[in-house]
Amino acid sequence: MATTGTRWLSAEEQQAWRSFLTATQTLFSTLEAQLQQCAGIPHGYYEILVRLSEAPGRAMRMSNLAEVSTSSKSRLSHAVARLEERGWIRRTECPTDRRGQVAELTDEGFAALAAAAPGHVEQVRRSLIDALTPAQVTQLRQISEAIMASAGACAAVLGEPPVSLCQSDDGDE
Amino acid sequence: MATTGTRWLSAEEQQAWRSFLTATQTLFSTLEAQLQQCAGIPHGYYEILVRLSEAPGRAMRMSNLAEVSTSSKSRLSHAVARLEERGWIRRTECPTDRRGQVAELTDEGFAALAAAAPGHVEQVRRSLIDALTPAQVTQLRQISEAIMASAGACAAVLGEPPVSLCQSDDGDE
DNA sequence: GAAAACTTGTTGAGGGTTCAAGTATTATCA
DNA sequence: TGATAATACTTGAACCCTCAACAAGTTTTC
Repeated sequence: MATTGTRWLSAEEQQAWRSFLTATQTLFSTLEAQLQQCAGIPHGYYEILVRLSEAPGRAMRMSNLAEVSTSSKSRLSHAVARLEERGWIRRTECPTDRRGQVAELTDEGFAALAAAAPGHVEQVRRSLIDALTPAQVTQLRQISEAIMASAGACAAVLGEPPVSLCQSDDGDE
Repeated sequence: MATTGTRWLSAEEQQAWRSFLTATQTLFSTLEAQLQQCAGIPHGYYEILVRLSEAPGRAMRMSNLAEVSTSSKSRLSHAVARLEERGWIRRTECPTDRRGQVAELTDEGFAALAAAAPGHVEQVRRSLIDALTPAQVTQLRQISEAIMASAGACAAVLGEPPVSLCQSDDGDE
């Protein structure tokens, strides 16, 4: 039963998947390049700054920040270290948990974000939003939410590791 | 007139953009992990193997291969070097252009691809296709095509560099 | 047909991410 | 309480990608 041949993609599905792949790849590399040029940071760092700027006190626990910025702890640790070198983020100890660290956006960091934001948003518009009809924007949100829901369900079913490992052919059925 | 304030994203647009961002990030990191686990290669390498496998003679000029696999020449060069070390690709000189190199998929490379494909496709199904309705799959293709068309148009208007640089506030209007 | 301009592909340095391992602290529980 | 497990975060190595610089071959131009 585990050897039910692979369910290959249909022509329709394959076309959708490949279009999606190249579209996202070019989109993200464009955004990445724009941010790198104008702000000198990768998009992932920008996202960290954004999340911090929206948090109360412009500060957040590291693990919390990792979660909302879709980042691993290790990645965030490295990233915050780099941003701290620039003086854009300050790390302080967490008062309620001695293991914890709180990342706080500095005024310089906020200023840098404020400077970078217009160019970035403009690019998001040009490369994505303005390329779509309002209806498509809505569809894209719904599709994205469906993907996230599915990923969440997957993780919930499989337990801790968010990634279902190889060859679990008979996992669901 | 150049200082028309930034056209920020509306609530709807922002929500769509952020959902899209986290959905794609988790999706791609899942696929990446799956491939890394099962085949020991990053997704970009997989794509190279796929394109080669579909080419006549399972061979392709480097620059052509770079184009269809959405890769820079440099990136492809590094990637092919790694894949050659594994014996999955062989590089030969191009008969019609002495500058050129032809990358050719070896039998080992094809076997490796054949071994990796089922698990990968299964994951694409689980994480993307099966999470969507058939109508959404179609929408996703259309949206992706719109994004690509816009990127193409952008590049065409701006000339060579595919990335519009910073602060071209008054570029369109 | 030679110089200039362009194309093809590679290389190495720099920087980002992942993975595995490690330290320190807190929670569990017997 | 004291042992064990779990959590929070960091670190270093390995790997991949980008960017700029380069070597080599081809095309263009006069």
